[in-house]
Amino acid sequence: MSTARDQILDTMCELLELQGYHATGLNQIIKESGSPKGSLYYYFPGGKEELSAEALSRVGLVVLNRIRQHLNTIDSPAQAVRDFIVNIAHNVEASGYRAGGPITTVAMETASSSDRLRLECQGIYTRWQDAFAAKLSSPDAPDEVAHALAGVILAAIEGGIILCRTSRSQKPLLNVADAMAILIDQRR
Amino acid sequence: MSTARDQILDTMCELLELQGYHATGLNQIIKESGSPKGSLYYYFPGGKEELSAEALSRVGLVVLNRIRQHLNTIDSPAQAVRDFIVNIAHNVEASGYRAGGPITTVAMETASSSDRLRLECQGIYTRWQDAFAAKLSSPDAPDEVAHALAGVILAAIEGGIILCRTSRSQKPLLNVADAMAILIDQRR
DNA sequence: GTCTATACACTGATAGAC
DNA sequence: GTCTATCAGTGTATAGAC
Repeated sequence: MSTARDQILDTMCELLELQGYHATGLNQIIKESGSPKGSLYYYFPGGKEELSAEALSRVGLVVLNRIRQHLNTIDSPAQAVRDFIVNIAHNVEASGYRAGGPITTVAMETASSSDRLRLECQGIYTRWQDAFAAKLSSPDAPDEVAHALAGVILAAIEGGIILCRTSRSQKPLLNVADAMAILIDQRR
Repeated sequence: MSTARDQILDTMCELLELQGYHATGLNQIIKESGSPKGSLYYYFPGGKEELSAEALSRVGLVVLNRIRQHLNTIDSPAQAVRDFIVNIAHNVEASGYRAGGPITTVAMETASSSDRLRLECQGIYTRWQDAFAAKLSSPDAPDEVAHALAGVILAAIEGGIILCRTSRSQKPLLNVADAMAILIDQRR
């Protein structure tokens, strides 16, 4: 199994989260991954765009599993979501406010310049939203309400990450965590 | 007064919103603004970073005034915020989902690479948040609660813009609008 | 103040030896 | 499959004529 390919992908995932799409050069990728440029184009003939799409897909799945796993550890939907967001806040802080929101930057950068990457991000966001929605449906809250609420939670998290990284503080996400818990308990 | 300087700034504001920081080249700026490169470095000796900082500052003030103005036209805080967010959704749609969130992309791109631009974005976000908070304080809601809630609203808007542009739909922001109205009415 | 020409590093991408 | 050398183009920034 090609570990070279995996290393390139892992490096790309990291750099996209840290710097975004346009700030990440292929030379940096091959340097940090230790793989030569020849291998990069051997494994990803589509170049930077194809490599980015696969990297996004990979990190999207990792996060999806993290969401599902975390939400399953706590029974109460409100407390589960709250705890999950608090956890993100801690991770963002732990990275020195350099990481967090692995697809956020790329989503904005490519929303109107690359349909391939935009659709990749859209698919990931949809799956994340569905994962939240699954935790929020109940006899009192029909699927449509749960899905809409899940979208609001996702938006607040993404925006909260932006504010945390910009202000170098956990507060925005912590406030989001509390607010979302309130919102979940009010749903019907 | 120098309209050349203004044209460069206006063009930069637009391009930063559409494409972000790293995707916007100085050559494109001078081409679209009609000003030569000599003028650019005459007015902005600090180069791209200084030009971007001033552009962000300008667009930040424009939006700040828009927030204040809009919130003043409706008495009920919940309805005012709701209406404001619905308005953003319409504007994002009207741009073909190419614009919206004039500092969002740059904030993420430069959060860990340029302290100058990061601090510029931080200041803008703080002022926007304060503007929302001013509308939300009341005898029942102390300033601290209002300020925290304003931060959540700001985060949900920023994230909602990302989801709208990525999915090419107004729905995420419309759901955010409804949710924020509920949240405001529940505050204490 | 305005503009052109250009310096020099770096970009994504390719060719071809091994 | 792996690697190097290199392409053509673009990036930011500067020098200097006018």
